[in-house]
Amino acid sequence: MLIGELAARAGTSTRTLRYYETHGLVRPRRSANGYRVYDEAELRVVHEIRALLAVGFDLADIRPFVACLRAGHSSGDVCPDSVAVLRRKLAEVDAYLDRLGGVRQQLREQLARAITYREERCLRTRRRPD
Amino acid sequence: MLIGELAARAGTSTRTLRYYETHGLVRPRRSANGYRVYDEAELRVVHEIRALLAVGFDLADIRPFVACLRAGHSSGDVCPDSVAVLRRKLAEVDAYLDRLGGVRQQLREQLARAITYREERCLRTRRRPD
DNA sequence: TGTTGCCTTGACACCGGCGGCAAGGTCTAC
DNA sequence: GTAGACCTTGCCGCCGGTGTCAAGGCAACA
Repeated sequence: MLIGELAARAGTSTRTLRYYETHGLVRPRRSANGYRVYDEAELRVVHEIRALLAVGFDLADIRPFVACLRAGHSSGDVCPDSVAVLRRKLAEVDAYLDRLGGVRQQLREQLARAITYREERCLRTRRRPD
Repeated sequence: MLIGELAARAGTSTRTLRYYETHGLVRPRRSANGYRVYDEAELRVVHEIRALLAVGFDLADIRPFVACLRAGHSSGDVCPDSVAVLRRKLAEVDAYLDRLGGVRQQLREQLARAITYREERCLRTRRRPD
């Protein structure tokens, strides 16, 4: 399978696949003319990468999952390094959820104050219109 | 007040103040020698900018708040455009909280599956150690 | 043999909020 | 007059995941 076919089947671009390669995530063989040649397993790898990216992982975080797949496991999740990343990411998400909850609270308060202010001004204006 | 003093008092850098200026958020006069000159009100403006940035706003979102302050209001929140931005941001934060909640759920499931897998493998290994 | 369509590497562009450096002007103090 | 502490504009770099273009090689079919 050449790069164009893999890109089409994985729903991404050749540019993206080459980028993953420079970051050590995808490892094609080379044919005699220098073309990248991928086997079927790489399709699975690319799907794993795309799925984790969609969740918010970056390429460095994804590396252990790919290594896990490549080590022959049916899922990229089950190796110790992957589990460590999952734990860390879960903690990050929890922390971010906390922070975002605070932001939400602050926004609601700002909004409430602003609207209160505008209502009060409206009432004053009615009593003494300009 | 020159740019260095404002930067120090606002807890930021001269580079940052010049950057805000290129984006139309801060408006210094110029002295005869070309130096930027800020009055006290600009300190308030810069504080508003920093506070909103810290919450996660970008500079474009912040513009109405600065305009509101500059229009003489004691708070940047109370003008219609600011309120509109607050509403939009609140909606964005809500949406992101939803999404992040989903991500968190997925991470927990992946983690649970991975750990279950490892425990099962561990039990098999005890029965038939390699 | 030419056209078409794939492939290769390399490099620039983007987004946002700056950091940091260079080359030069200005003001103050000694 | 000179040191040094300010100021000016302008430009490159960063991060991450691509899009996009250029210039060229290779394969297959008319």
